Amino acid sequence: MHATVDGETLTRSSEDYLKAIYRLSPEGRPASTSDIAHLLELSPPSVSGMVKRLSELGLLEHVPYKGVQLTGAGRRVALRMVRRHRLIEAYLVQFLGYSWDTVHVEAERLEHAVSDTLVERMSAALGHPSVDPHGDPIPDADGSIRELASRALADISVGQTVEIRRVDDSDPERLRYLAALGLMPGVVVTLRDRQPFGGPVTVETAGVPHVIGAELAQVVLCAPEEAR
Amino acid sequence: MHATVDGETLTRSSEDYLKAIYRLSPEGRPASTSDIAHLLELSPPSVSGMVKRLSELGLLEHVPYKGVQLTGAGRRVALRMVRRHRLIEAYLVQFLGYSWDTVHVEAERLEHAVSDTLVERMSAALGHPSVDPHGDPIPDADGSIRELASRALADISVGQTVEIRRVDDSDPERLRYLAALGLMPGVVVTLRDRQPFGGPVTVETAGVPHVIGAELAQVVLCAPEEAR
DNA sequence: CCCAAGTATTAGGCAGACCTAATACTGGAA
DNA sequence: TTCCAGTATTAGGTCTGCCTAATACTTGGG
Repeated sequence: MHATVDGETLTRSSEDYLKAIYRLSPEGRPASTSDIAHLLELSPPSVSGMVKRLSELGLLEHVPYKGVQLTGAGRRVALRMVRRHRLIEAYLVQFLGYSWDTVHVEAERLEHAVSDTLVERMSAALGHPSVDPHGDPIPDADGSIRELASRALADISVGQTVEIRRVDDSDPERLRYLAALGLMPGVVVTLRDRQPFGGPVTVETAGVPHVIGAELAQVVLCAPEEAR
Repeated sequence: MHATVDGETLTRSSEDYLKAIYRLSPEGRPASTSDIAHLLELSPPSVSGMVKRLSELGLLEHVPYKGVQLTGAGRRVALRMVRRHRLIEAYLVQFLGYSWDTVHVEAERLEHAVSDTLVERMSAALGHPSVDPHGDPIPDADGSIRELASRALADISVGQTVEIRRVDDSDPERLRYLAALGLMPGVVVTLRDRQPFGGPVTVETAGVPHVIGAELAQVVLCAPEEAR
């Protein structure tokens, strides 16, 4: 079922808005109407309208012409959706042969349809994982989430050996490319070279060197091998 | 994704209507507005309205004041939904610990959200089953469905031994009761006694006799052990 | 053969969720 | 400080999908 507020069922759309606003306000800073519109591929007036409805439901606070912030209740719903999304992704990859570049689209629809029971059973079948296939942390059922500290591959010193922890999942094409190179969470890489002025970096994994552009190196997040 | 007609996506509601009409017209006999309304728990005018839209899409034929029949396209959509529903049920029971009385509700929402790809992967994971946990046949991906011949437990002769093939899944309470008695598809039972005038029947399974009412015996369908 | 009961449809409304066009605000540059 | 560019909101419209109330069929019994 959908999330509820005072026993009222939220629509798929509402859930998507709350998730989008959560994504756009990492530190609780207000999100702008047009950013939301852009992310959800809707017109700004549509967003204004929905924002009004959602703030009447107490899910967010809206200061006209200023921006939108989630309330506690709104953030709970958003985190619930994030949890669902990431667990579904993990489940589909683990048990149904999905690749990490195709799983996002499927999860995007399923997250609105699964029950809490199903989500928890998938979590149990996976052994209650803490991250999804892209390394994104999965919030607890109670809504707590732990972002793990990491640095972009682009910022690692030459010679250092690190473990890939997380990869931006917004572009399937990019994910496919990274998978082909074997650059995915859990893989240990050593930085062999970095060209100046935003030039390419050379990383070595399993003895094989790969040269990747600076832009790509920016979305591959790493941490020292030991920390977990 | 949802079923499409000429590239147009059908809504969840449309899919539910088509499935309901399929259920209500076993031999292609027209279904009445009020039967549809009753099954979907909607008002008759709502049904009239939707019927109009769906017949404009070429999914069904409507003779006002007479009834509604699926077209070929409409039946294809309906069978696709039935396939999804039953495969989802089978998957959830097999892999995620669902019981056959709780699985229906979950499948009812998921059937609108899963992609064809996911359905086929679930089918493959199950070894392409031909029936769901209640013994209902699963249509092929191409839309062909084979109803297996069976007789109600209420109509078996005393002394005969048969295999349970299928159980009506519309009442979770009843399913739970039958499961408690061990009366489920695949189980072999021998009819020991039947009281006249719609009285109870006594069946024996694994050496244990159970007395069940005539109404219940009517929805438990059986076939000779060998046929499959 | 006509009428009442039952069933179906039309009329008219409402909420959600979207759109485009028009208007209102805000903040920075001249 | 005024104006303009950009951003946000309001106005007004559409479509889906539901509702209730009113009207129109159909049909079996008298």
